[in-house]
Amino acid sequence: MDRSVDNPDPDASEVDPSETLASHLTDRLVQAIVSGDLSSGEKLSEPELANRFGTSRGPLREALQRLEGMRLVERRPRQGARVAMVGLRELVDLYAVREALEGMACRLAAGSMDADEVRSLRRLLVDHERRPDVQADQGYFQAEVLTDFHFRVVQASGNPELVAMLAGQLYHRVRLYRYRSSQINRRPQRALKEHHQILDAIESHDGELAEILMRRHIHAARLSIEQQLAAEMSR
Amino acid sequence: MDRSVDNPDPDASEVDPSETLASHLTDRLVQAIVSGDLSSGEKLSEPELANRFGTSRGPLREALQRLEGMRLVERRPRQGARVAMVGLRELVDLYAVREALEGMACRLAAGSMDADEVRSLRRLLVDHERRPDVQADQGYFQAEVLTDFHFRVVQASGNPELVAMLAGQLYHRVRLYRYRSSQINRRPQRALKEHHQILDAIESHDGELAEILMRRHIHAARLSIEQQLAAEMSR
DNA sequence: AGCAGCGAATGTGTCGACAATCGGCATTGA
DNA sequence: TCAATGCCGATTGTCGACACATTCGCTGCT
Repeated sequence: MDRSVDNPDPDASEVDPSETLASHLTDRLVQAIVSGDLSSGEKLSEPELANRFGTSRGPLREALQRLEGMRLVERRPRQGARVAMVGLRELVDLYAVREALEGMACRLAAGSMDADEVRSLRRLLVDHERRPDVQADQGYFQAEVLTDFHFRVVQASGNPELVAMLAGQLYHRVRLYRYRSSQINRRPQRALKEHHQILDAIESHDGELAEILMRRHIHAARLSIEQQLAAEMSR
Repeated sequence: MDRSVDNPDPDASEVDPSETLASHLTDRLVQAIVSGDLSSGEKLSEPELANRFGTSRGPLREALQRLEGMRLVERRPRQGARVAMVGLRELVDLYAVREALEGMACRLAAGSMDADEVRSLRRLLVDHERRPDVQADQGYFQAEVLTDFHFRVVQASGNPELVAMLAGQLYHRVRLYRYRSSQINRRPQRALKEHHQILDAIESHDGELAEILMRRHIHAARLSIEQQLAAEMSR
């Protein structure tokens, strides 16, 4: 079915001994899941995955445990693990949480980012503008571009607990939603403009405005998803 | 040192076969950590813990993995696991996140709780009032009482992602802070009164007010912690 | 006396094996 | 023909063992 991870560890020869096998496996599983190699809801057989990645079941189980912690897979006792399913409904809930959390992050970032950091972020946005997919206003990787900016802002909040919550859990789960083709990222150029506005507010240390803009930014995306969900429901 | 979990599984005779050994271990470890049997920053030796709980290292490692997911322990490759340390600084950050998240939860709950649920919650508050420790305005278990109410509100939000984020991560971590004796819960009666006010707003489906009250409620606690932190810093 | 280097012991990461359990299939009975 | 039951293979949960890394304690040197 998929050739990328078929034969026993073709590239595992270059494993970093400083990191443990289980953590390496975790990364590869995350990659496989968000890229769709392991499709949503698919049952994950431990023996199969184990020799697909060329390890024993021990580290694999640890990796699965971590994925469960990220809520990328769901395990049920004596029934094995399945890739978590994130549909439109879950995505709406996720975006509602994002709205609250990233709004807060944005306010904090406005209070603590210095000129250098702002400049660096501005450069990032300019880079994004130049991307061909964005120029065509039909971004395929726009989801990554989006979270790229958002992630930086979140990090700049200076609240490690907040960062852990978003980067360690929520973002992973958002990435699980696979059918991005539609409404959500239909307007990368508009999103990019909003990013600039947000950064403007941050630059002028206007936390209140920055939060409002960020919330509105995410809220718009959420509304778009909700419409899509409503359309799907009535169908 | 501690007698509670010394001899090899005295009470493990009544293990529920429907749940796995690892998950049972997880619960017991959480209990041991938040109760202080395993003190903050303490190194967790796998072999020692394994036969202390009467299992092998396999399930224990899985339990540790889960605890790491909850951010109750920190593991470093080839160096073992330590109980996570949550000091005043982390607690402040945690409360900042709580403010955003529970404020949101409260607004949602106001929109979706029906009369029965409100009644049930009201009963809970009345029960709380009757507790001797609360009556003495010197609540020892006030932290539990507090999260009790908060947890119910969060659940009533109807947003499973939000619930998972708070109940699955943040609350566990908040419970890690051990030195609660001071400012934070010095005024259980006041907190209780605020709970009633919040519930009033929820009852009248005033989401906006409910959110404001909840945020203020948590914000007050956070300020209290911050003062304590400032005092500690200058000391 | 303090510190560097070395060896032992403990501990972590990983593996293979075994038992209990679950899902699917065929058989049997109505 | 359909439903219930028993059986079989496959998978999960758990265990013990081994190799390497890390750490601690000791010895000897400066």
